[in-house]
Amino acid sequence: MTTTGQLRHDLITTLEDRGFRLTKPRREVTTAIETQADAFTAEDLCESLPAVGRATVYRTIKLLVDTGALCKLAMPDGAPKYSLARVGHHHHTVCVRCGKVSDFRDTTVERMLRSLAKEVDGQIVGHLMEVYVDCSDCVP
Amino acid sequence: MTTTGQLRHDLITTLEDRGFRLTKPRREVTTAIETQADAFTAEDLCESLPAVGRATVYRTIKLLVDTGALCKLAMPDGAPKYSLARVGHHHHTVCVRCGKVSDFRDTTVERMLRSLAKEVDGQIVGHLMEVYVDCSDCVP
DNA sequence: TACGTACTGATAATGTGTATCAGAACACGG
DNA sequence: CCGTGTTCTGATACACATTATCAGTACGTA
Repeated sequence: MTTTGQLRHDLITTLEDRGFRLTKPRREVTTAIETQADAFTAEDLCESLPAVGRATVYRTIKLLVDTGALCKLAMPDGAPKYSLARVGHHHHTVCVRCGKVSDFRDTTVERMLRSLAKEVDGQIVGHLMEVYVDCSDCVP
Repeated sequence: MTTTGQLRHDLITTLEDRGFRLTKPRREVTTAIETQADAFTAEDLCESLPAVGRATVYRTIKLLVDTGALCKLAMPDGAPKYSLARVGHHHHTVCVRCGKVSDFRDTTVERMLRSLAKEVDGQIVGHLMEVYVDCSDCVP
């Protein structure tokens, strides 16, 4: 009954649910994030929110990453980007030219990790995976 | 006709083949890398080579990464580590406690990427993948 | 051996993020 | 309301890894 668009309204509520206060700076940061067309860097946010202190922007981003509402994306080089986590666990393709991020949820990844679990030494406790692309807008 | 052990002697030759000079600092850096038991950080190298300037250590590492002789490993947090690239393309498991790195070469990864190539927008130009573990030494 | 270029290392600068801390905003009980 | 303790904020300083700068050095070649 809800669209993905609706889910985007939940950032500030997510913080409230975790017992954090709903302050004006946090509202501004979450709103700014929700209106981002695509993945963004922490510094992008700081620039679009001159009224909010840099430290607060970074702190709020960290809170949201910790709650799982935001994904931190490792870029081939440069600063990490962040994007809204629409689904529980997923991976991303990142265009190395324009930075556009798309989600994908490939069961093959999970299958691979399960088969890997049998052959590696120790317990798998996490993974990082980014797929870099030239998107069709950049390289038609 | 060559063993993996032999391959380790090729770092400085790799640089020579690319037209770089065989200088004393570069020899020292490559030798230090070759004697590393496991993955190391740039700062590790600097400490073990007090006679070589920090900038030169970083520059040499970058050269070796660019030639493909070294792999750059993204860590869950903290500085990236580097390890010798023994095989062409491979992935790593990294113990999040002791930092031990193991290689694996799982065809499932390649299969996954191939199937992914059909569904994503644009051309896949690269990927980053790290698997984090508690190794059996750290969590028996 | 001389010469031009590549390289080095000390240092400064950059970029990304975190620690500090005094003051402001908030929630809550009286 | 008002006080009170806690959380939060923002300015700033700091931390850390890495890169830029640049004068001086070493290299390899003619």
